[in-house]
Amino acid sequence: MRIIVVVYNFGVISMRSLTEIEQNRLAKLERLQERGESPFPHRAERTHSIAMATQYFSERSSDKEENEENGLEITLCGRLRAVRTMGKLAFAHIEDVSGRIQLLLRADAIGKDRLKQFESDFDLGDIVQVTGKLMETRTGEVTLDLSGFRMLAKSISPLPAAKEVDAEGDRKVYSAFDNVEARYRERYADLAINPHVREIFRVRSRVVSALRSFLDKRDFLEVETPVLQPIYGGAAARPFSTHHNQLHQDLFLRISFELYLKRLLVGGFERVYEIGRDFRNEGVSLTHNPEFTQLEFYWAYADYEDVMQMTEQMVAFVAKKVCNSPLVTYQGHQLNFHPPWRRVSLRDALAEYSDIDYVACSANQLASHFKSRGLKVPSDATRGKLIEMLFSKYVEPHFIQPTFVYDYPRDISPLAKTKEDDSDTVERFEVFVGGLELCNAFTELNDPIDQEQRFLDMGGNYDKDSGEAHPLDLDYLKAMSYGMPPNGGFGMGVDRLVMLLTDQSSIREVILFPHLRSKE
RNA sequence: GGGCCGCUAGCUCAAUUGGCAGAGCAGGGGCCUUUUAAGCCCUUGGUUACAGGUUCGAGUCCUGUGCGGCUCACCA
Repeated sequence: MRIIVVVYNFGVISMRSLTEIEQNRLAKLERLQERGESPFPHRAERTHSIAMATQYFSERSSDKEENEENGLEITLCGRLRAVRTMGKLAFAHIEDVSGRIQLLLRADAIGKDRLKQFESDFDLGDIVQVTGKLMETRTGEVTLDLSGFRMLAKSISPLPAAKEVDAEGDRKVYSAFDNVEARYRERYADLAINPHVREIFRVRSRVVSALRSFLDKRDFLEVETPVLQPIYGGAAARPFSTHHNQLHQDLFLRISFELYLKRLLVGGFERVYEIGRDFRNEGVSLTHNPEFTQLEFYWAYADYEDVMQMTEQMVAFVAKKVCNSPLVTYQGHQLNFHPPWRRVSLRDALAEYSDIDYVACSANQLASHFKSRGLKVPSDATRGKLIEMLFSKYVEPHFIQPTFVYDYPRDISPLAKTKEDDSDTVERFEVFVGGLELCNAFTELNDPIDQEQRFLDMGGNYDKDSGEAHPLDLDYLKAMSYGMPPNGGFGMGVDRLVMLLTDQSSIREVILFPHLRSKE
């Protein structure tokens, strides 16, 4: 590699170091121009997608001769993925979004010079337009016998070279582009050459659309609430902060939608949902990305039992819609989303897997359980926090099949309503699948007096914990003071649902452009 | 943030105990009318992530930095 200045038509387009391959390709680009062929024409023509073309061919007369004699000329577009030159003929493959097809270039059809131009000036990765008639080769592969071709977009940088071939359903890949960092940094290249990566994002799109159709059918109204918020809330997480210059106002990127969506219940909407992005300024892991997609819905006159039922129906609906079955393979396990799902109280779950019955334990006794198990006791954790930590350590990993865990300690659930007969416990559930926490939901607290007290209690904890006061959302309390219908609320990590339905163990594999540390 | 592991050609990977930095694909030049990882002949391509150190000699050993992966912590 060396630093050179490339002069292209009107001026300098690049001063970065170009590889030898890139320099070669720029030379090819110039040869195209010298012949009057634009390397980047304004418009393309296309009569069929590749999938339509092959389908059309196979549905026509089975008489091969007839087919080839009377076949229509069709024009396809796509990326050049393979070239095999053989003297006076050449084979190639192009790929579009619908599939790939073989091309045949014959000197006696297009001319010796034209074939030579193809061989010398067209590269893997070029976007091309090709015209010809469909035929079958000796081996029975549907092939476009070209009468013409043209460049649509010259590829200057070589795509990471993955050689691949479809052989009887087996897709063999040679020199796969599978360096994880490189794939994320150049996701466009990853998508361009790894069809299984494209498929993940097709599934992701179908998941979101299935969620919408499920909720829309049940009269939920899709809404959009502020991403930039003067006060953040609805979850316990550190926010990203930003600033509005003209208003001289500090703002936060939302960490949840909850408080705004419930304001809408005060406003008279009875069923609302939002699918959007949350931002949490915290650790990155296999299951955490700083920005992630969340579904939240709020349902007036329902409680957490109703929400549990709807949750299992909704997720099973999505699985069936997207994977054609409520049975899904995830990391070697067969998950069954068919309702009803197992339900177990947090108390019973913890007793089952750790032999600790927390109802009988004070915070101090819980702390001694920590010590006897060799765990560090956080200095200022509440009793509820200790219970939750024991749960995530001893219980969570056991829940492979979708499982509702219900009834949580009050002091870690400031927005949930307590049980009628137990003021230390709230009507809350979480869903665990494949070892992941997928959903969090509760019978929502709608008593503004109780809510204010909870905020104040939490504020105290946050003061001790981080030195930062937890924001008290007075406007939210005001909204609730007008009268909020009793309701059930629900939140789900959409990225995690996509992980489950695409058998991915890393959240980054289901996010198109996952967050990466900046390079240099 | 801590621990462990990794970083070699455009891509995927080798390189014995510290002893000439290599292969396949991609690229370039040829031959080739049914190939499909086409084949055959020839061939270009390297600041071994970066900066130091030890050594006659470092891809290899040591220190630091960057980035990544895994993991722990954090994350109601």
